[in-house]
Amino acid sequence: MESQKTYSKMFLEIVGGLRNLIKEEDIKTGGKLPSERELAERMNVGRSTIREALRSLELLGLIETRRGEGTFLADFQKNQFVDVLSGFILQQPTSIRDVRETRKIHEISAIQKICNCSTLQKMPVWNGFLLKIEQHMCIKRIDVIREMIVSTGNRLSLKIWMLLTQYSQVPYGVEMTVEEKNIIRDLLSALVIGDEGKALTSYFNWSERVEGERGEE
Amino acid sequence: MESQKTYSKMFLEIVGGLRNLIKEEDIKTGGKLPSERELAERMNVGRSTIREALRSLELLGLIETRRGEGTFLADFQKNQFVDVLSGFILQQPTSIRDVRETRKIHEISAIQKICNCSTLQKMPVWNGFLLKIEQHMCIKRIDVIREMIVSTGNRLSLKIWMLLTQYSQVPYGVEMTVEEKNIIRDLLSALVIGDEGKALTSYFNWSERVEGERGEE
DNA sequence: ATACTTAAGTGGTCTGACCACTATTCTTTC
DNA sequence: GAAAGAATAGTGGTCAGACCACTTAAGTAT
Repeated sequence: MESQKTYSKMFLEIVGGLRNLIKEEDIKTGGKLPSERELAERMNVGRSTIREALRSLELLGLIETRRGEGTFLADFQKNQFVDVLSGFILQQPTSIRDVRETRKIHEISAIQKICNCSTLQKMPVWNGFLLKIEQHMCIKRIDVIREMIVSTGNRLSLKIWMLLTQYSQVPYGVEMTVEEKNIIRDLLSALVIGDEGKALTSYFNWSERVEGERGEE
Repeated sequence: MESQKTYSKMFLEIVGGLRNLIKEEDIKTGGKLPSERELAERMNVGRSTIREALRSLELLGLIETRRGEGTFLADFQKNQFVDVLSGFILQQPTSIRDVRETRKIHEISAIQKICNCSTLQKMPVWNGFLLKIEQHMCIKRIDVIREMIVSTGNRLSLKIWMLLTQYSQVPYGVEMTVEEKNIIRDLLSALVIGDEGKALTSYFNWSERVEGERGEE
């Protein structure tokens, strides 16, 4: 906490420091945190830095602030999801492998759901993608997958997936190559006729190719 | 934006304001946002307030800041994305339906993984459960499912599942009835021989029965 | 034309100062 | 003595100004 050496992202260290503080002082759900001024003094940083960290946690729903009263640990049940996910966001020890695998769980699930629901298969967006591929237009990797998860209508799954995507260190934001488009075309073609087996085969094929690009582990 | 009336949570309005700004000015992925000082002036608030909002979005991964350069829209997709995320940010209650469905996504995924991995099929815990059923011993619903997810070794998936379970209002903590045990026995029997189809059929059968108990929606 | 220096712009942080609100304490009053 | 009201201290909310470190671009000297 006393590192303070113009380290870029000091407020992120404060976020971590707050986690420790909550743990060490055993602050329970609904319990009160030290005041901003006290935190600033204890951590040897300015109050504004403390506030930036607190505001971030507030937006995540982890804490609750009441003017004139103080800052409190947020309601338990209500924000558990965010808590877990933010735990990973805060670089806690979780292997990239788990993050990746969990992301894929949600992707596969979406494919399966679409293949077993004729309403979802008929959505125009799939043929839209196929058309784009036909015309060699630009499509990013993330676009197709995201649209699949969006189509399932499960917003929670979507939220989790989005968070996982940004931390799985897979180059999802780039455009697809010609080879990839061919695979995705197969995937979409299988999708619209509900051929789950073929769709998943294409997915795994594509997934391996994408992950292979940056073979770090 | 000019409301500014000591309204508690001004920085939340800024978050919303930024979303509009991104949309209206059509700032693309990777595009540059106005500087903090300019934003402060345009929105008639102090720079520190702007920073609190920006830092929140940064922790969420929505934006990326580079000292000396500026603030950029993170590697995400357009307005659609920001809309969805900001929806959650604003504490929208996630529907029970989504929680349930997401929980099942993880459960199904675990079953599929076990059925496709002979190492997992050979784990003694499955026969242990079968033995307990045979001897009419007490087994809680949650025990079997949890063990399946534990066995996959994906700790992140396990954590998410545990939270969802706690939140999905399904009576997982109670003991299984005789009928349920029969279904679970089928499930486990299929599991240990890798019969994914049968295992899933049993799972869905069991799942419907359990959820039907408290037919709220 | 190239290399170096300078300046401007930007995020990162700190300080101090108010404001608005809450809870506590201390009066005043009965 | 007890209750009602007033002053006080503590807290989050916000702002303004000042540095610092870094990046980029413009300007200068070679």
